[in-house]
Order: sequence, then C-alpha cells, then structure tokens
Amino acid sequence: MQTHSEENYLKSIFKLSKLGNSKVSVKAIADSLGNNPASVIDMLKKLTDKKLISYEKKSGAQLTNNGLSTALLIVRKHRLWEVFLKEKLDYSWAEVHEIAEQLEHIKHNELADRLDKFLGFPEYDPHGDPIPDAKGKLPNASKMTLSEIGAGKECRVVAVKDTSVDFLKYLQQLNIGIGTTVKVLEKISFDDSVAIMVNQNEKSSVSKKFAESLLVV
Amino acid sequence: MQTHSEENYLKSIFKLSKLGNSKVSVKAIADSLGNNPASVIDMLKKLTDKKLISYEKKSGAQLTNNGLSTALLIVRKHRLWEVFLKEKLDYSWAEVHEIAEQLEHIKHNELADRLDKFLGFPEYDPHGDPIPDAKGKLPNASKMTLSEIGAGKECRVVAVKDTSVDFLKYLQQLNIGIGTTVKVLEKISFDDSVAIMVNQNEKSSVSKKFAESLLVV
DNA sequence: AAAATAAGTTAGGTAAGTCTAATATAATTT
DNA sequence: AAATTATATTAGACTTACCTAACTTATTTT
Repeated sequence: MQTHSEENYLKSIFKLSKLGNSKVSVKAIADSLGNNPASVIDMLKKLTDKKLISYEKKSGAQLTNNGLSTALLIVRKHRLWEVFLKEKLDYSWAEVHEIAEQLEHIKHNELADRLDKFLGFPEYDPHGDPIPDAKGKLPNASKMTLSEIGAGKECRVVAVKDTSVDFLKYLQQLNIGIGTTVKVLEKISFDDSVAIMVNQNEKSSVSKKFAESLLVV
Repeated sequence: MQTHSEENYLKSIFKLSKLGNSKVSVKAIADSLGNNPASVIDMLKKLTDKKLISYEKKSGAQLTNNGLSTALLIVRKHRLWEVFLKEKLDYSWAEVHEIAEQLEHIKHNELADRLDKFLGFPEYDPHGDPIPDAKGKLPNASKMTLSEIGAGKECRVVAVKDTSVDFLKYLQQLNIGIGTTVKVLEKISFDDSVAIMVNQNEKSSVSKKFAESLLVV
C-alpha cells in the first residue's frame, strides 16, 4: 500500500518516462512535483526499497513492472474521476484536474472498476487523455486534432483543447460534443477551412482554428 | 484549511458531543479514534489555536461555531458519498463507510453541493443517518423503526438495519426500497405482526422482526 | 481515610516527508 | 584545459501526528 506522496512520485515518473519506458532524472521529478531534489532522492530510495522503481546513483529512476501497474492504476483513477466530475457534476474542464488529484488517492479494491462501469467505460478523459482499462491497457488509437484528419475519413470527438466560453457555445450551436461523429467532407485549400458532416446528417464548415481545437480518434 | 487528522478529530468531537452541544472528554476522543490520550491533547491544543474548539485543562473539548460548521460539512460529505457509493456504484451497506471515510476529506468549494444535487438532495444516508443540508441543517424528522409507527399513519422508508441477502431479497419481493411509502393499516396484537400498504396500492403483512428492521420517517 | 483505579497532562521520542546548505560530480562554455 | 554552470548527493534540521513513560489529579472501592 502506498502513501499519497509515493503515489504522486510514481505518477510523475510514469508521465516523465513516456509510459514508463525510459529513465527519469532527479531534476525532472523535482521540477514536475515542485519539490527539492534532495527530497526526491529520499523518496527514490524509499520507492527502490519497495521495489516500485529501480534507481542507482547518477542514473535516474525507472519504474519496475510493479511500479508501472501501480502508476497506471493511479492514472486510471485520476482520469475516471475527471470524467465523473465533468459528466455527472457539471464541473468545467479547467476545474476537474485539481479535484481528481485528490480523488485519485482513494483506495478500495473495486472502486475504479465500479466507477468505470458507472461511467460507461469511457476511453478518454475530458482533456482527451486516454484512460487505462482494468488491466492497465491504454486505448490504441492516438488522438489527433480534426485538422489532421484526411478528407473522406470519419472520426469521433474525444475532447477539446479550447475551453473558453465562446468556443463551447459555438460547439453547442454545431451540435458537437464528446462522442460526436464527424466526417471530413473536404479540406478547402483556399483558407484551410474544413467542410464536415456532423452525426451523419448535418453539414457545416469550420475554420482551421476550430479544427485544431478538436481532439478526435 | 484543515488536515485530514484535524477533520477526523472535529468529526469525532461532533459525534461524541451529541450534535456539538456538550463537552467531550479526552478519553472519549482517544477511544473513538483509537489514539493515545497524549496525542489527543496535542491535537486539542492545535484545534484551540485554530479556534475550532474551546478547551481548557481538565474540562473537556467543545466545538466553536466555526468548528461546528466545519464538522457538519465533513459529516455532510461523508453521508453524501455513502449515498453515491450505494446508489450509483452498487456498493453494499457494509462497504460504503470505509470508503466514505476517505472521500469526506476531498476539498473543493462546491463539491458537496454539486454531489448533493446530482444525488437528488437525499435526506438520509444508507445507514439511515440524516444528511446536513448546504447550510448545515439536519432534517428535523427523527428516524424510527416501522414497528414504532402507530396504526393509520403513513411513513417513508429511509434505511434498513438488516443487510443480509435474505432480508434484501424479501424487501424486493415486497416492492419496498429507500423512499417507498408505507402506511400502517393495523397492528396485530396476537403475534405483533403489522398489516401495511406499500406505495398506496399493495397490501402485505409483515412480522415484528421485519418491522423492527425498517427505518422510517 | 487509605488504597486502588481512572483520567488528564507533560516531557521527550519517532517516522514521514519536506526543507536548506554544503559538497561532489558531470556537462558546457569560453 | 580551465572556468562556469547544472545536476546529484549527503548531512542535518523542521513539522505533523503519532507514541511511551512518568507524573498529577480525581474518583472509587475497600
């Protein structure tokens, strides 16, 4: 069983190591957590004793298999709670992260799985980040912006990059939300705008700026 | 802003003082939290400095107005989360308390109120304990068992005392759940059984034992 | 009333997780 | 290559929230 602090270190190492593969420097961890490098080293020693990371002097930290699955579970909980806060409690995109930072540390065997089921097994959180499944596996599709989708192809909106009121209002007007299907009909080279079909029935034309703010899979 | 530990002390004092009115002894707090009396005194000093309780040597601790509203908010969050876990995540009555002990410490301005709204402003938690409203006010009806209700009176089920599978199955058969309206038609003195009307349309007869396991308002 | 028990208090100590300051080592710049 | 800068490490200290042990003050019991 890990403390809150240990979990935050594991999460940080996981993120900095690009999915747990590479080694992470003391400084990088210190910067990401806002802690002093000396404190980081203390913790790296403890995590090594617990066999959650491997760490030798001067060579950076790397997650063990055990540490990796622990980190994935924390990330899973964080992102599921973000979905809950956004979808069920109507929190804004901006607010969910801070609260999920606390909720991710709640410990109970089946909690993540039950929450997952309750939310309908979402694959992406409100920021468009992928949610690991119960086995720690990430959805394989990588997210792109709508502007990267080729003409004729269909995709599904998983998140938005812009969270301004203006943008969200515009989204509503266009009938676009998380989960909406969008087909790219044509890319207009004249002004880089994009002709799209929303939910198989509603044509629109959107600007380049707009297309770059929509994350899709 | 309080630490987890401070919040647990406030909650403990609140409960031991019967809604925050009387003074609470060091030993009572120590027993309820499983801590050493010496530790309790350390914390009482800290809470006094923070003006959350008043405490003088040998005379026990009492919540200030500030401490009382803080304690009520913690209780509110605890019980709302219990409702969430039971109603939305299908946790059993037995499991919710332990998880809510963690969730009650999650801090964010509107969280309790948003959760309250999402759950439909419940008045009682799965154990039948009353949930303080946004202003810290408790629902005024006090809960009783069905067996205490007089003939001819109508009441609403807020919780059950027995959580065995057998009992819960039987409840389902009778179409009784949280929120169900039950009218007491007659109390049979022969065997202390109770004739009831469920949801204004379904007559049943239940045993004394059953009536004592249903909490109503 | 004296002895025994219970409750409250003080003093000093520990572990977790942080810090600062000093030092060592590695990487860059000149 | 030497000097500078960046990073890593160690040592020692602080805070929180606990603890034990010893002592004091009440309250019971005999």
